[in-house]
Amino acid sequence: MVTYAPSTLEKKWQQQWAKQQAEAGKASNGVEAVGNTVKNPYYVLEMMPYPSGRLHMGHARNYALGDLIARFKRKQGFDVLHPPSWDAFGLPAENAAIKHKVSPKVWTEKNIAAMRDQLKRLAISYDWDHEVSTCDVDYYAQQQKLFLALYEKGLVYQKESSVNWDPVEQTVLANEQVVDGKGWRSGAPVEKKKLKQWFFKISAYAEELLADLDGLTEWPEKVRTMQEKWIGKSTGALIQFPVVETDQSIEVYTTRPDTLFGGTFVGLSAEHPLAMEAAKNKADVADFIKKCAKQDTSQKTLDTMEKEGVDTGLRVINPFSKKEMPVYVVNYVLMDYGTGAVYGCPAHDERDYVFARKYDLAIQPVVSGPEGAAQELPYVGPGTLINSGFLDGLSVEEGIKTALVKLEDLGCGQAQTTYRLRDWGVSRQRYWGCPIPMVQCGACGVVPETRLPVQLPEDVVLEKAGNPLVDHPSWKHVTCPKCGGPAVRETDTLDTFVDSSWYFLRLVNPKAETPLDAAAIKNWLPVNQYIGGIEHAVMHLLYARFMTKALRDCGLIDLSEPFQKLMTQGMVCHETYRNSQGDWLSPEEIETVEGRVVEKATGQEVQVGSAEKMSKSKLNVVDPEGIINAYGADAARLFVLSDSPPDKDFDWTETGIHGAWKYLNRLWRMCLECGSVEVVNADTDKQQLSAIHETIRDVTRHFDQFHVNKGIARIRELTNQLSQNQPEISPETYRFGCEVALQLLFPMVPHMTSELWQRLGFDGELASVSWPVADETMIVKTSVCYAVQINGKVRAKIDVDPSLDQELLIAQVKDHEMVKKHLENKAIRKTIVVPNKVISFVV
RNA sequence: GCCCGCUUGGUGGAAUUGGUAGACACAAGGGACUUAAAAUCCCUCGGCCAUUGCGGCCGUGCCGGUUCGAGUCCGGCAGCGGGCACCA
Repeated sequence: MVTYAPSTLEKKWQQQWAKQQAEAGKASNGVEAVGNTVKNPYYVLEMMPYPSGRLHMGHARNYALGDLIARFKRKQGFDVLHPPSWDAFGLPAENAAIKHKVSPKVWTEKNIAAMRDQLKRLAISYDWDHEVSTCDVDYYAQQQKLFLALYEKGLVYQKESSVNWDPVEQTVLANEQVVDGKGWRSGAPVEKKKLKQWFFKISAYAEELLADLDGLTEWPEKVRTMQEKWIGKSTGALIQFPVVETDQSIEVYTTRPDTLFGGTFVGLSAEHPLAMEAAKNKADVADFIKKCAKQDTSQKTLDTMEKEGVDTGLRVINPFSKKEMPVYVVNYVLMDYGTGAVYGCPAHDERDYVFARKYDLAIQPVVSGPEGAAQELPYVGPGTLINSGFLDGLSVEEGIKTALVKLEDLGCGQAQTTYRLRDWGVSRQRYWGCPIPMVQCGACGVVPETRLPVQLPEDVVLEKAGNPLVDHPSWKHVTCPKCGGPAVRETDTLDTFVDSSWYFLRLVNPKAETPLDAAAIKNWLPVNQYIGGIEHAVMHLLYARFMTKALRDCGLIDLSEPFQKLMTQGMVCHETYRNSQGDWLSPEEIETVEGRVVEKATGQEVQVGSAEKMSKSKLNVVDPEGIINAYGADAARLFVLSDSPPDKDFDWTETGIHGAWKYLNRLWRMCLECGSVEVVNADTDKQQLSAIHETIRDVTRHFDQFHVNKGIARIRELTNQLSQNQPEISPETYRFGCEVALQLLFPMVPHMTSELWQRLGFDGELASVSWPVADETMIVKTSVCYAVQINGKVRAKIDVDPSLDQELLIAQVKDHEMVKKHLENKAIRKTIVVPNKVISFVV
């Protein structure tokens, strides 16, 4: 018999598919090339990857999953669009450019070429003629047009906003480039710097983004919850506190106006106008404000740092208690949120409590928890209001309503709905991104650049500090599109999240002259199945939803939600290795000798760490290349799909891939040797046929629900049964079983199943055979197993005829020896029958 | 710190709506075949006790609750992971 040789076999099929695509204008696996309008569209898309250089197993899993769906849906008769794309702008290219002295463009394009080859070796059935790379001018020129459309619509504006500034490198740092408050390369303490930056008005869509979450029924619940919390709708009150001895007031927003009687101080952001004013007269306030400027801008830092403040000397009047409250400048309130000021109620807020204890401020309890509940401060639970004048005795909820009415009566507060969601800052002071098509003209001010595209210059110096676009000798100097006078280009580029917030619209017709082909979009969108990492649950997915709605309101598309069904997959992990010096070792540098794991080079024992997310720093990355060479793409694909559910993390193990390899070999032999039949047992044959149809039904259902690992387990059960029953079933049934197994495995294992299909004598390709449909009438059950419980404990398992009626069933069960023994001398108080599952006696 | 998840044998994981915990695999151990190894095939495989066979007790991160019955529902706790607005 011919042995299974994946290397030659996979090459043969890949060449054949590539030839078909080239000759007949077909997609990579014998399917018609997709047009802009089709009858039965199905759009499957994986989140666009960053082209880091090499595919790793995490990518392989992502694409194998997408490809499974693409092939499965094609076989079910859909016209499938499955386009590849590259999220090609971004920081890593600039870092690589500095480190290796290559241009970001060359580095990125080389990476894309390498990864494209690897995807082809994995036989991912992409529509390569739809490929898009965000750093191609063809793509970002279209994005510039969209930017202008949003600008015209009033959804783009400029405002001052803080960035992390590295005073040594004279450059803006990303949050990940700030380590312990210092620049990662310079080590200099990071400062906050105010810059005028571009923003998208996502806050205008807060309500719609929130409301439409309800319609996303095919998204994971957890993703919808995370977005809901991120948008953070709250209803509360704006309260004006009059400042003593002035005609000014400080406005704060709170969701708890009911606790206003417990309010004992006001906290101002260091950037609040009144704080700035106070700094003029008080040196300690000025110093404190300076100190606040030296912290990075991340939320995590804000929440976890020591809460500090300085008394401004200002006093405000509490409108309810009429008491004077001190005003502090504090380091935990940001000017960008709300009004840049809060009032502190130490008795009922964790953060205010800590702050009040530290500065010895008054703590006034105003909520009493229910009887028996712990009353330790700060108390944040429900309860009854106390020490609160006209609010006394009310519940927290009633108190909020009553306090609001009173505030409005007093003329010092109003009800207000607010959102946590902030406008999307899209300015980046970096080279490797999409230029923002705006110019600054001395005469006309800010003017949209209509002479598109604004192309990135290639002759830039990246090693120098600062943004190369600012330092470029000529690039930024242009004429004003409006008056023709001298003007200066915007040197900020767009956040790469902008690139990925509309690519799914472009991909349906990436060569269109307008950014968006409305007809093609109408035909294909929404994306039927979107697949990507859970780490994108909020930001990318929210930006994409916003952009879709914004472009709709610009009149460019007729679509409100881009992704119908979302699948979030887990990470790929691998165990880690360290030698006695504590250096990380890669999986290739170690081997197992007599049960001990040792370093190949030295023979010394290696410390094996737990499986962690594959990362370059820990060297626990497995490149699919070696795996494909050793076992073939089919085995690699099968393994990454077979063991864990797609939405969970996945541990890569050497032994695991070996198991997939062994299974493919077994299947190969099974299909090629139909074997001799000794005695055909009609009953067994019938049961086997039933099992085949049951498998078709179950696998189809599992794949539909993305339970790929369960589907594969069912296929393995089928082939296990077939080979076990082979001596007793007819050759026709055996062969039918093998054919079904090949059809079901095709989406994961396309090369080998295609080859075997051909070797079984079929003329056409397996790729063009429809997905099998289970014949329910063939599924027969001859017996059903009941578990018998007595007082909740399983005491026996009994096989019975499924057609047996309940009375006879109970009688038969009671007659069972074990059951008799346990029921002896006991009165049955209750009998519960769960059809086809359990009979429970309570005695 | 805040938000969202996750936790089942030595390992990855199964277990429609609360109804037989451990499907399907991996690893390990034993056996067959072989001069030998690999490959292949067969058997065992949660723990403890009993063992001639039948069986019994415990067990789904920890503590408690609801129920005839809880991996699944509720309350509390711990550990791990993701996100936190300039990594993508």
